[in-house]
Amino acid sequence: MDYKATLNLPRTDFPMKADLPRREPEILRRWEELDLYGRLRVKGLNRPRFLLHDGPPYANGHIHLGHALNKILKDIIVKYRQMMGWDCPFVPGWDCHGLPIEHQVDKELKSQGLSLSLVEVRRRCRAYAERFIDIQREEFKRLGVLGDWEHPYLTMRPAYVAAILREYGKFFFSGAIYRSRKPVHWCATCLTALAEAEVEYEEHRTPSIYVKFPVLKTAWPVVARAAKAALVIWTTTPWTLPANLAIAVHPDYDYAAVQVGEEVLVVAADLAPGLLAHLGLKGEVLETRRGRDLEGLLCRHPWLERDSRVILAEYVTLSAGTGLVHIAPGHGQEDYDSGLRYGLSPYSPVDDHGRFTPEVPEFAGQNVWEANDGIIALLRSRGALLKAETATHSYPHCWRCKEPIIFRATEQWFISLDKNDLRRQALKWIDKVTWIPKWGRDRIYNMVENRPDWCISRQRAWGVPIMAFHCQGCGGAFLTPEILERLLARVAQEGADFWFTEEPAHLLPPGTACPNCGGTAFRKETDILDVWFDSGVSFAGVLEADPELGLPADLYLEGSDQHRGWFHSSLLAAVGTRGMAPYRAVLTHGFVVDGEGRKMSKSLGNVISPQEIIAQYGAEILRLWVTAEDYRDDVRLSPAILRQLADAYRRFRNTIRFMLGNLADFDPARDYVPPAAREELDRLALSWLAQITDRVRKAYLDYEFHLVFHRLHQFCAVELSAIYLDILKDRLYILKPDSPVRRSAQSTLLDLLEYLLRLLAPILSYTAEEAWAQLPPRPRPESVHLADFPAALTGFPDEALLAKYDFLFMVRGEINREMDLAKKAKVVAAAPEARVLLGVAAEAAAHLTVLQQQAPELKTLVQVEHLEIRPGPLPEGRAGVELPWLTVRIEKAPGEKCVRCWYHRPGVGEDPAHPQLCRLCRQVLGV
RNA sequence: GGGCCUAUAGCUCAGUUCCGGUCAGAGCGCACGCCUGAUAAGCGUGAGGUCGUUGGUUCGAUUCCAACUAGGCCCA
Repeated sequence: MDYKATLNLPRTDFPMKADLPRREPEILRRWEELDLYGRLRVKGLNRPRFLLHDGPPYANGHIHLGHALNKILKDIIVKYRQMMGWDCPFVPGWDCHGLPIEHQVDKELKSQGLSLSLVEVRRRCRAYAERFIDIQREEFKRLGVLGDWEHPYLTMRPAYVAAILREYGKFFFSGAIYRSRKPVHWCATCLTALAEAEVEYEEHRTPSIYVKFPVLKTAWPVVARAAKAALVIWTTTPWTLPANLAIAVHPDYDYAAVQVGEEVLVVAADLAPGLLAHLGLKGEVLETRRGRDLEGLLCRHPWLERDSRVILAEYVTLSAGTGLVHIAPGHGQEDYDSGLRYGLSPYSPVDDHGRFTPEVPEFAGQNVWEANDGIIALLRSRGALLKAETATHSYPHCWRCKEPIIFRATEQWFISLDKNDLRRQALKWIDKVTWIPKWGRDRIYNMVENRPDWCISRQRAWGVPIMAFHCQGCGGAFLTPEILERLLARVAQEGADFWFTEEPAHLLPPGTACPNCGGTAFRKETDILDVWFDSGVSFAGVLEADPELGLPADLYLEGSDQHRGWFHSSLLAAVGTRGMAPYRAVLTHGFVVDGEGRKMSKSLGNVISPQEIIAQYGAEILRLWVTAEDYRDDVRLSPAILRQLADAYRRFRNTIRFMLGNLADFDPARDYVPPAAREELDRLALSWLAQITDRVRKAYLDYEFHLVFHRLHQFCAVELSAIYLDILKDRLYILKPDSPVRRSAQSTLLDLLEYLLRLLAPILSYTAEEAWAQLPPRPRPESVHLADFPAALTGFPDEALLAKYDFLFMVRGEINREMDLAKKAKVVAAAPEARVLLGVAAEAAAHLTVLQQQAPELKTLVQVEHLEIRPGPLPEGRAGVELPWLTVRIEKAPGEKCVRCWYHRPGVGEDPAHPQLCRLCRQVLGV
């Protein structure tokens, strides 16, 4: 007879093979049909709000793993907070303006030989952004990220643009905005400023000259005493010499005064010998001095009626030149920074076409490149030239016309960090914000403390125009609240395109006069705003604008690069306009790197895309990855790590599947046994469940998701699969279906599942949902995401029970060790066929009593029918490893094996009708 | 070059955090077995680490300090 059919084996429709790439989209559809996000909003009414404000990704390209990491982390937080009782609206957004898109559009237009109007370019940029917003939206949704995807915020929407300009106006009217010159990359052919990304470096031949700056005044005696003394600089851009305002030395390098004929020349001491030889000079070092002691030394410009002062700069190197650097603050970034430090103006007497202005009478009107020769000749005639040669080196060129570019100071707009105390207030607010991890505080603090004023202007087309007017009469820029509001009324309706086409007379109210000089002729500002200003005011454009949201946000969550980016601009903008930080807490994650910890790059060929992972493994594996790794550091991903995660996923899935399978005949309404009335082992499992629930809740709240993963994974693998579920099989399979003891087990399985699925839902959102639908029917929300997070069951954990079993599991460990040897020696094939003999040494008499009392529990734990405990060591037994007072021996159990339950239990062979069954099995079958 | 960060078994992580001395752990993977009534599953046992390197403080450091190396982010 086939007794196997009489067992209660697991049955379930929950498949072992997940087939996630196919199944996930189905679940996604179910959520949409259910309007899960809308249902959550209803559920959240009257709950305390937890606001995670989405930082807008740039609407360009497909999403990469960094996006996936970021959005999944946000999704986990939104989901667990919602399940824990908060109301968590999540409004995703996109950053739409800016150079990368404009650059792409420019490239397309260029390849088509098109030259379009600004408004037409902007229209194409808008279409480009929209295209990628749609692409990214689908990709984010596919990750399982829940949010208001139908109503995201876009920084290019008219209402948002109006919000940007309103915040700009607040700065403007507070007097924090000023205009000043700052060097930018400039193409004199295309007549445009270039961003760093539009600059290509190519080999270029330039002059290379050594120039003397005569010393006027110094406290260095050997130099002061000399009849003639000069500092020697080296430059490859002679044309910047008319704008020279200083000479930089390194504070820690030594500089030598070298007697050369009648003259004393100053150069870096380490370079002196080589330089003299190169210049064809003979000389003798008189004395050396530290660079820092030269600060303030005064020189004369080689031909202009102007002084040039020695300043200190850390960026001076000895790798080329003389160790003394010619500084033209209007023609170089470092020069400019030094200029700011020393109060030098960014002087730049060069016009848009790259020609000298009349400020340089000798070369006025000449193109700077052509003027190089004249300048060299002038230096020679002045006796200031030590040597002129040519050099080839890497030099920036325009991406568009391929001509060499120049660095030139142009008028820019700035937000002052010190006007209105912005810097100090921002620093104060940094200390009121919770930074996770806490070193984030130091990082942003140092940046804000040391950063220069915020340059908010860009000479581009795709962005929010800086709305201001320039008086043709006095040249002053002006804007009034009335004028701005008038403009904003239009912007909010139609966007800002009109600014680019309409004349000032149409934009200004009739009769407008310059508040400064009364002039009535105006010019529009043509610059646009830095995109960091766009996203930096999202607290106004999104949080304040939506009554469902609000300011401040509870959390901003982005990669650690955003200490410089969005966290930074948002802080300055909010402190500057609201006098507060826009966030209560800021959480940062690291970057995605490969299995060796190296950054992913096309050149290294180690890039993995989320799309290929989703296609091969499913989004669930990506979510598991985000959870398993400690995101505070860099996050590694490699094919091997993915395989490991897939293994971990299978463990979760099979554990769930097994439990579901054993609930096939379970009707909660009819069969559920209250926890207190259950078998002891079931109550032990509930104690474990209570512990894990507690720990997992805490790990979620502490944002330590990797602990959530590890604890739940271990719980499934060890406490459930290896111990509880394994032991439970006998009870579940062998007994009568409606045996109270079996119902006790099933009730526990249901509890375990309902808890486990909810604890997993923020992470394995798809799988938890799939399994939730397979649970035995009982009143519960239609989606696991609509359920509340479980709290520990009352009465659990049972500490006494846990302590009792701690000891029993140690004994079980010793038995298992011996059982393994017994199986290998073919004494038994499986535990139910074994008889376990335990000997307890005389000195451990207390253990003997306990063991004898708890022998039934121990039998259950090691799944044997025959267990004997004897005083004194067993002569043929083996001593325990961890319990040396214990000796263990495994023998073949007496009697025959029952073919149904596989135990050597009494009664086999008694009944001629069922000679292969034990008494228990015959009882169960009623024969 | 500067600011901030990271470095524990093959992999992912605990832990030693503010008081340095049962803190060298877990899971996975791997190896060797068992089972075939979770079966492209399940169970048992076992082998793996001088806690990045080098110094210093200390009776004693993986844990404190410094330097270095490697890697990451942001600047320059």
